Amino acid sequence: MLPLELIRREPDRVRHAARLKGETAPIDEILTLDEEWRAHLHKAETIKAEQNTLSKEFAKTRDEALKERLREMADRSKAELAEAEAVKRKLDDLLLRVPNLFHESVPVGETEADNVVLRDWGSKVELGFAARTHYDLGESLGIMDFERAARVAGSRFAFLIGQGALLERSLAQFMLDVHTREHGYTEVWPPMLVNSGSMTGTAQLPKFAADAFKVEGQDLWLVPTSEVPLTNLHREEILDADRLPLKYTAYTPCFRSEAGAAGKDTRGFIRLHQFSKVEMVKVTTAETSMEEFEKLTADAEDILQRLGLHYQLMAMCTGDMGFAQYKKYDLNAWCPGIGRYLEVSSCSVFNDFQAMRANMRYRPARGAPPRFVHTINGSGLALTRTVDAIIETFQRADGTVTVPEVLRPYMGGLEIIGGR
RNA sequence: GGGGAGGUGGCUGAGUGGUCGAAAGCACCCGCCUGCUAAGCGGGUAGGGGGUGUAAAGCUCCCUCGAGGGUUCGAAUCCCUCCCUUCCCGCCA
Repeated sequence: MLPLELIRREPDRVRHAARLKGETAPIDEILTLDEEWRAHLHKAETIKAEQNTLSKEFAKTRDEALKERLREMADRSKAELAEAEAVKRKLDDLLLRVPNLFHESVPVGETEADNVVLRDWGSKVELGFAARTHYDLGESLGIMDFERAARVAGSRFAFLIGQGALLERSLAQFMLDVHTREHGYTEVWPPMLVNSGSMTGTAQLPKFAADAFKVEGQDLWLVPTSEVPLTNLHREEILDADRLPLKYTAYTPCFRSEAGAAGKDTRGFIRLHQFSKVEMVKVTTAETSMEEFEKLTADAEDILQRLGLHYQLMAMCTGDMGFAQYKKYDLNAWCPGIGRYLEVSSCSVFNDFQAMRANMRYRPARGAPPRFVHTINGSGLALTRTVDAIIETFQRADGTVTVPEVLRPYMGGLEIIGGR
């Protein structure tokens, strides 16, 4: 969230940023409630201060008239405080609904069409025959099954079977190995259900509850991304500066209701209620966050390059960026079968937006007051869609698929999926 | 799931109604002392918020001893609910 102080001082700046992001921000209500809150609080504290002084006096004098007066003061200060707290609760809820600002380098725009290609690595593969889709190939190879998944779970679920499941697992292991051994991340096995506090910390709540799955009757949510447990790992902590930046990576399933995506991407292994992802999260300082964000993006790109997949690095425009992000890049991998680029990674820097929500701070130096950390995350990569890109890019005329060399050691030396 | 114990500052840990945001120790920081180090001596070191300062500093007040509520003029301390930790039993991948 944004500091209340900033909204007080520069409401127009916040309004403007929200507008360009295509979001709404209840700034006027916030300003009104802010004044109300402080008025009540001030009154409550004034009474309380006098009360505290007189109470000490009573301890000595045991004067009954004073006791009566104190009793009455206690009632008044409590009532005032309750009033202040009620207003503050409303205020806090609204604050959680104010979108983040954005970095000056973010292109201003409204839709996907206004995003900017920053890098274009490799080129569209020349197959020399008509490209088939991953779901067509997957089904005929017997490594993907959507029909049975629909029966077992419902639409937007899938089975990976045999070498398909092996491919997914090998990809996960390959990515984790690269990130931990070469990029300096610490592997984490996080909780895959989290509470509302964590969901609020990373800004899935309160605005986007409809996008996630909640466990019935309990304060537990299925993680929509391991960004949630990883970023919240140090929630409510004051970290030592010399520990930063923290770099975590995790391989987890992700669960999303896809509530707003009815009718979109219904075919194939693209938009599922459950997919898996290797995630990277960094916790750092204001001074280094933009640089660490670029590096994290490069870590994701490295995976695509090693796999030999053509991709584009897109700078998201203000309107396509999202509520919480300060700056965001997407990595889109080319899929010749479906004939379009699929988002296989999304890397974002949040500044202190998440840190304020999660109350995550660090101490710059001994004795210095704590400051909010900056958080960064990105997929490195989304496994399901990477599977798609691999199948479509490395398909062969006979419907089998060449395994990228870097994955072969993880697949028992397998060179061709569906080969014999 | 049943029963017991417990949650206090960076850590250990005292504190059962006011003199307690909190003893003592450790750790850390700043001085002094010492040829250096260690020891010793003195001082300092929680977080959040309001008011007042252009801002920082400062001054001042309020809140916080797992969370929330209650009793009381007054709560770390008494009562209730919840959460978490831990031990024993049961169950279990």
